[in-house]
Amino acid sequence: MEENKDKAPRAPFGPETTAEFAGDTSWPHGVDDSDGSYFYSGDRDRTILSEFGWNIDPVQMSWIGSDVDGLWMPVHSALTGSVEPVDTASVAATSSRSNNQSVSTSSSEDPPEKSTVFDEKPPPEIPSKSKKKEQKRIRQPRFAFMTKSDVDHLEDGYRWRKYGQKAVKNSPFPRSYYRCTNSKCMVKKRVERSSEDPTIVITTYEGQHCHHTIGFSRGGITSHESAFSSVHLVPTMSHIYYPIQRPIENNATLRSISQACQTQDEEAGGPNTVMLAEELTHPPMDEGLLGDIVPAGMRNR
DNA sequence: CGTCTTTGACCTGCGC
DNA sequence: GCGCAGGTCAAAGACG
Repeated sequence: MEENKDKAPRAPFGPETTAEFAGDTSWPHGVDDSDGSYFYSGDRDRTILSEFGWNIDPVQMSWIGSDVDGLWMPVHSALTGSVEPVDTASVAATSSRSNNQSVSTSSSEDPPEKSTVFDEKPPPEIPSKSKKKEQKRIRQPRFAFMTKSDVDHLEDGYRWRKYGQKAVKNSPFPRSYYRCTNSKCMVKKRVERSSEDPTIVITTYEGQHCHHTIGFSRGGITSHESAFSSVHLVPTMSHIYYPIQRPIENNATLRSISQACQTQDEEAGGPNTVMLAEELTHPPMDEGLLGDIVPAGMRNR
């Protein structure tokens, strides 16, 4: 819970974003061996971004926070507002908890809280109990972002069904749980307000959509830029940092996810045009798990 | 009538 | 083992 503050990767904020995110600004560029994660910036941004299908100039992006199989990905500055540092006191607690309890699979392992460096592959042997858990819940890639908004549920082009709401400890604001209405899509989303700044909405997406947004189908929008504009994502970010853990493996994981989604599309007889890049372009930004997503520096403010 | 929200109960994992 | 907190389920009601 609270320990997470100390163990979580530190904010990869550069000079430009230091003020923006306040708090701990010591997240270094380069390697951070302490937790097996390392961060890239500069020229490698573009390379890595393109690796994951983001055709966006890193320099134009604001790092917010996300996690894909322990991978930190850039998240777009959100839909309607400016990106703010996440108040993650409560969220961190949430995430640390959920991180620990949800059994990771090859497709989702959070940054190890201990110094444990990621293994090349998922644990080959899983205790029966854990195995059971794994069957129950598989961690999906997560993306989180914050927006300043009066409305909790931001329009992102997808349809969501609310399936739960819980009071959050140490926060006067409840957390809402949403699921994508697409029966084949397992993407979930959590929405809550920052306890410190009620104007900030913290949204966390978990999983990746294996279908187009409802708003895209008619226009046949396929490009990233179009997608962004359709969901009002603002590609006016100032900087991007993203610590990456085992990028190769993670990339493979993403591809497998993408393939899985494509398979679903095929089975559904729908268009089989969902590409990894596209999925990542309008990412299922996931939050509640912000604890693992948001760097320590963003938590303690 | 179908879809969505609300909300209390239940389940699960973790810390003590 | 117990209590706490997060996450999910599902029945009931609201809404268009």
